[in-house]
Amino acid sequence: MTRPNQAQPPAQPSSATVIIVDDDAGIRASLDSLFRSVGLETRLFGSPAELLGGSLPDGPGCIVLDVRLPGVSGLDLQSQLVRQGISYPIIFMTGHGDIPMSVRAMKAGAVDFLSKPFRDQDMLDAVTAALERDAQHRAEAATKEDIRAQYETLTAREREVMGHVTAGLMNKQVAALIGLSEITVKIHRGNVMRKMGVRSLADLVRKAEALGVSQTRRSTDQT
Amino acid sequence: MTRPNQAQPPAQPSSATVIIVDDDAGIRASLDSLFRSVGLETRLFGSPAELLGGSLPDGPGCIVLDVRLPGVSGLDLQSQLVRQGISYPIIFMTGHGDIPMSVRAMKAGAVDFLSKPFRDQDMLDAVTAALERDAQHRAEAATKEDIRAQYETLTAREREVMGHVTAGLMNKQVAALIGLSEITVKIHRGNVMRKMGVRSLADLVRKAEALGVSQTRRSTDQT
DNA sequence: GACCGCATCATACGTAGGTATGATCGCGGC
DNA sequence: GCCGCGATCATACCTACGTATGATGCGGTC
Repeated sequence: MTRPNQAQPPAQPSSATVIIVDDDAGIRASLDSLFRSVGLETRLFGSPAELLGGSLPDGPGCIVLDVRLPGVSGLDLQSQLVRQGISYPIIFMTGHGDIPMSVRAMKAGAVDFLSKPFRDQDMLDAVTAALERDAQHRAEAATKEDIRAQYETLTAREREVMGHVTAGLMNKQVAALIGLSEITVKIHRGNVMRKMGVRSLADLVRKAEALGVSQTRRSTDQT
Repeated sequence: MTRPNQAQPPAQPSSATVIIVDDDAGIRASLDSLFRSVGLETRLFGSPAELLGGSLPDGPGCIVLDVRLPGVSGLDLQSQLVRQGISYPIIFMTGHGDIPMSVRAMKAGAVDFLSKPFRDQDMLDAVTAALERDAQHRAEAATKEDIRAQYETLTAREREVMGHVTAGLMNKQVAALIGLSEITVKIHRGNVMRKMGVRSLADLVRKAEALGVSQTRRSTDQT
């Protein structure tokens, strides 16, 4: 259960962090200086192991990753990060890449795939796109997390009632369905509205949709 | 205004159509026979012009496209088709492609990007993925189109009321907002429910969300 | 054992939603 | 000019929703 994100004002205008993973110290250094020159923070890693072992920032950012890395390949690292729920957008670099490799990376959700040598501007454009994608993703995740935090304050019964109510059932139908009196359903329903921080059923339905919780999915549709 | 799709049973188990665009007649022929061997229908074109001039099937399908084509390039054709609202998933082939080309194609939504020569199985796998994506897209589009068709039977006033109601306003609030009596709002609201084919407000809210119509987006949220 | 949160239900009251009946008005078409 | 449709509103009635008050019971915790 997290604190509501929506209330947090933009504390620091902290620019984003670019996580650089490359085994070539020269490349690391030049990317580092490139990104710092445009006001971005950086974190440098020489291998996937370092990255996975080290602490990642939890602010906005993206990863710039060489495909050919000691130990795990960049593509494997990509899927590994996805599995671990680390969702920084990834930009790949490669010195000796081929088309299948780039296609595989893009299919797996990479933002871009640049061949070395690349123009600084191309890298900056890619990073800009990646940070935009990250910001978008963070905004959605924050909203959803707020809703989930509210949902978690509900008791089991309240969640059950919420599911049926947002599916469009009347209080009496819910009552019959789960073997309660209507008045009890009304009480649970009232609690749900209060705990979920909504005043209208419409808003509750939207939050339920965001959570993916609606019991009866039968189509009342009959044109 | 289209007829509701949801009522249509799967009439024919008609397999999908693969649209092949390549200037090499030999390639066209061998792809044609490959796809037919697995029960797919085909349409052959030697150039983008032919494709844009000819009539496209409107059933499920996908496009297999050479990047290097007489006239327009495959990538240009891709964006052209997107602009025209033709949304068949695209698989690219190329004899002399490079990484930037493949990345650009994938960014623009291509399903796959195969280098010639490719293995038949790789092409078939790509087509399978493309047809899956197309089916998914079609299902969503059909559902949305049904809802839009219902929405278009609404009068201007009814749409206005629907927008406010699905935003969570009470009848009397809607009435005050647009200068009507509450009873009139109720009548419009009833008409909306009937015409939209829903019995509960919850279902109406979901359809409104699918359409993107909700007037007041103020946050009644106050945890 | 006392306390608390959760769940359950009854009664009661006030508000909101929904529909039927009937009526008026304006606009565009035949 | 008549008709149909949409829009408007009134009265009336019924159902649904929401909450307050009060009460009981159960399973944990301090």
